[in-house]
Amino acid sequence: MPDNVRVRIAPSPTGDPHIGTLRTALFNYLYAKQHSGKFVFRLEDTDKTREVAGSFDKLEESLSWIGIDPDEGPVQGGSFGPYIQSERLKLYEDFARQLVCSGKAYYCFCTPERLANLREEQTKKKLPPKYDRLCRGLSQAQIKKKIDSNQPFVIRMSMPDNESVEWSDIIKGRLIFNSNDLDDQVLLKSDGYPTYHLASVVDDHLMEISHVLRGEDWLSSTPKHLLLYKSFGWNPPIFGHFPLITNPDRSKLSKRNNNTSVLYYKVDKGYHPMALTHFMVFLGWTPEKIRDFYSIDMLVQDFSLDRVGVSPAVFDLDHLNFLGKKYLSESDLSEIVSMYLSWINDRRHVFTIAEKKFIELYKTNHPASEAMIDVCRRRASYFVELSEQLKVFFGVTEPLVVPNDLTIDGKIDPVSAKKSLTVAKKIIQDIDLKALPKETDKRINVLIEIFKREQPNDLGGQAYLHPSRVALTLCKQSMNAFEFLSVILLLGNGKELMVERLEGFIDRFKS
RNA sequence: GGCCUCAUCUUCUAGUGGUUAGGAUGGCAGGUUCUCAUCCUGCCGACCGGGGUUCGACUCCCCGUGAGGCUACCA
Repeated sequence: MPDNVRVRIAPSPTGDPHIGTLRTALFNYLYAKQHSGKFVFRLEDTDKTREVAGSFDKLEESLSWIGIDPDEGPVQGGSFGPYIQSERLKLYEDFARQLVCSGKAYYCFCTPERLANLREEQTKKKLPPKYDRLCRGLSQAQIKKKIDSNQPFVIRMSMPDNESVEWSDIIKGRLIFNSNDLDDQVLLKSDGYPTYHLASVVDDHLMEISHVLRGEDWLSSTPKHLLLYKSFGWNPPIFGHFPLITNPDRSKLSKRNNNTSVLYYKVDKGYHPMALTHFMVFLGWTPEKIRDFYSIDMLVQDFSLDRVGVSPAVFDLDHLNFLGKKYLSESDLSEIVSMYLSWINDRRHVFTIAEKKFIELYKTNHPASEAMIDVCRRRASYFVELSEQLKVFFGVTEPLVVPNDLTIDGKIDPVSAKKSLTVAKKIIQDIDLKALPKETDKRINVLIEIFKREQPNDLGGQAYLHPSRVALTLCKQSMNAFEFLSVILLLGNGKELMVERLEGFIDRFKS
């Protein structure tokens, strides 16, 4: 077991936090915690042109939402800071120049136009697009002259010829590349910012990162990084590359087909954070023994890098929804209620009428409010769906077509339908509210028993229950009458309201 | 074009030379309190192809094929 494990997540602030970043963070975090190591958050803001304001806060929000807190980072601080790359510019420049001095890198004065033309020509000739090393042969005098005349330059890495670079990837196994296939990578850009390659190698070394665990899209960059370590004379960390998460069409997960923003799942949909976590972590990893539910602590306990797979995994929304429903309906009710409340009250959330009415009710401390959540969550994968279910309790439903909706367009004869309503009305009138159990499930069962007992012999299940359910809920398609009544009867005037509703519909059947 | 990676049911995957190829999801059918959902039961459903190696290959090797990633003064 490795000691002094230090791993990191190194996102760039270029927009909404990506779901893939989250999974990488998760794997890194789990690995760190399992080995009593440190999980470092480093912000890689070296591309000013792509930077999007507010990205960092969203990143932080996403991580803390699923319950992973960095040990070191821009917010937490730490003894290897600063953890924001734009605050470390001098460092990268010094190291880049050091490489120039030792002949491992060189100044390049080629203009973007020349580079673009070069690439175009090479592509036309079906050659691999690579820098032609024009500036590699510049003399000291030429370089000095160009610098003195303020010509913009970059610092490029001098790729060695025909050197084989190999490493044992902790996930993928032995990997070998040849330096001939590698370009003379830009290390320091003309604006003074480092590229990812330089910055991450320098920082990983300085921050004493023991394991670089990242997505497979970085695989082909690793030989460049290894060569950089060698140029500096540093010991490289252990590398590991996680398989990609893909769209249903097997391409790299992109916004085009899926929502890749973590906050979409948190804010726009309202998933249980552990549902998303559970889902993400199983994309590419399986434990020896699978549990029904996970907490972060359990994941820390069960996680192991050698059970991480090598093949890409499709992001399957059906499976997320399955887990969403599981976590919503089987977690502790009070936890779900407070989670739901804080989701509704998120400043970015637009209230629905039902949600407003629910909040009003909740504020009165009425027991029905918790019961509502309890019943609604059984048929919801995330909070938006839960809110949708909630509507039925506040009468914000689509208008009914009478009598067709009650009789399923005549499938149930009107006489039976009317009988259904009449029996239901009698049951509700006779019900002893005080005798109803406190617990929702028990209450539902009591109601089921009563309805069973009172079922007329000449009424089949559908004819007996369907018209009443529709009349009571004012909804063609909804939860069953028992679940509905178990909540609505808790309301002060619930019983009267229900009787009234049924009477109204019974009247419609008179003619 | 070049380099690299990957390949078991729809999907996530278990499986490390001998298994009726297992689980979950999904779909279908039936049952439970009507519809939807849950739950229960049952069913459907996979080793990309071709060569080797071997007594024996899903498993090891090679070649195809397919998919994907990278190939920027983006990360």
